[in-house]
Amino acid sequence: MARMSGADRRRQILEAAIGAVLQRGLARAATRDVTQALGVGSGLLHHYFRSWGELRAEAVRLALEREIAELKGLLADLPARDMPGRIADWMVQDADMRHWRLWLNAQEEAHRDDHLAAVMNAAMLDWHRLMADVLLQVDKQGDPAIADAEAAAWRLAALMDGLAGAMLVRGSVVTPAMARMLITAQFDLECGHVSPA
Amino acid sequence: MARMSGADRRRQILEAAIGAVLQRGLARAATRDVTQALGVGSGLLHHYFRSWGELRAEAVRLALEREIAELKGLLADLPARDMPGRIADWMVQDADMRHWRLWLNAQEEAHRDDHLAAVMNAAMLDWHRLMADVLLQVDKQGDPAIADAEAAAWRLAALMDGLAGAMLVRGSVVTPAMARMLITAQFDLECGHVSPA
DNA sequence: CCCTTAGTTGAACACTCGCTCAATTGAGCA
DNA sequence: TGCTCAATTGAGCGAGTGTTCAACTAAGGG
Repeated sequence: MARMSGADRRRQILEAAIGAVLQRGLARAATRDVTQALGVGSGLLHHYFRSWGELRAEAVRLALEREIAELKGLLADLPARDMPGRIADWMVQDADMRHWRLWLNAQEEAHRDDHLAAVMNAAMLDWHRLMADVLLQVDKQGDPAIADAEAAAWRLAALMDGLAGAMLVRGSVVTPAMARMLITAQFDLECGHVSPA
Repeated sequence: MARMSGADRRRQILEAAIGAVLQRGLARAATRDVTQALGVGSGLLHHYFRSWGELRAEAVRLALEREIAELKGLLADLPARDMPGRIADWMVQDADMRHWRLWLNAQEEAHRDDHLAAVMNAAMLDWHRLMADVLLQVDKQGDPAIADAEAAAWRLAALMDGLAGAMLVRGSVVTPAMARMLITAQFDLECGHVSPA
């Protein structure tokens, strides 16, 4: 393959690793998936990354940071009352759940892998913060009703994780439409608008 | 190893497989973990199970059925108003989260493995039914306030999954105590007792 | 033009994996 | 006692794993 600058090659390897991990799962993705996709010698990876575990973790970090940034972008300049619906839409947007497969996979793997644990803790905090900010903005619109936005954000984040996990199972009875409804209902519950006044 | 009846050996193998899967994770657990734990030849597994994938899935089914049965047992003969607390206690009872590690691991793996998908769909339905029944009993005590117990049960089940996933990550900021609080709060939300009257 | 430097190669190594199959063992019945 | 059949063995196969390292190659500055 054509020779590249170190920085460019590094980025390219990370992109390929994201693809491999997305397609085969963290446990099954292998160095060869990356080198073959790039048409590159097997030794090249170790010139840029100490080990496969480290590369894998960096790929996950990059992918998750992008996802959160993407959602943040979608919410910017949106009236607060539209945010819950937009978040729910975003969650169920693609049928094969690329976003969530990686998230859940990494979370599961993170208790056996220190690199991933660090990445996931950071991602969880970011995710929680985003939810808390949204809740505060939504709440400010109606009658402020949220006693503990931090707790509400944890519940919301956990709910979405759990629903994603359920949707992921082949042939699951939990459908995207159901998940969408359950999420927006949770926003209503948290904001005390059980039956809209 | 001493010779056993087919049925006994089968059970013994399943138990050992549960142990292996719990310790190493579904993706990394291997036939050799089982045969070595039992001090048994490598060919014996395939005399009782078509493949490692099938054995693995049956082990998961057995383990999950036991867990749900265990919780059901704990809730029997308990006043309805104590059930949410008991469920929350049960969820965070053991520090290493044996219950949930297997659950989340299997759920994650279930979209790449048909055997596991069938097992997990059944387990999810059982789990949802248990939550729905509890909600109905709790609700009957106070002022009936739950509009849609089925939906509420899905939210509760998903919330617990998501919290378990968050707790599992090494060094997570989500602690057992937090999870306990968040779950009981969700019960209150669902039953419309946001601020106890 | 050479020559340093950094990108790149791929055979080789020492594993681990699930699975097969001919051979062996032992329990229980006739 | 002999016989039958199920339980059990384990070496071996082909495929896959991450990682190493001596060798090679192409830029780019001098």
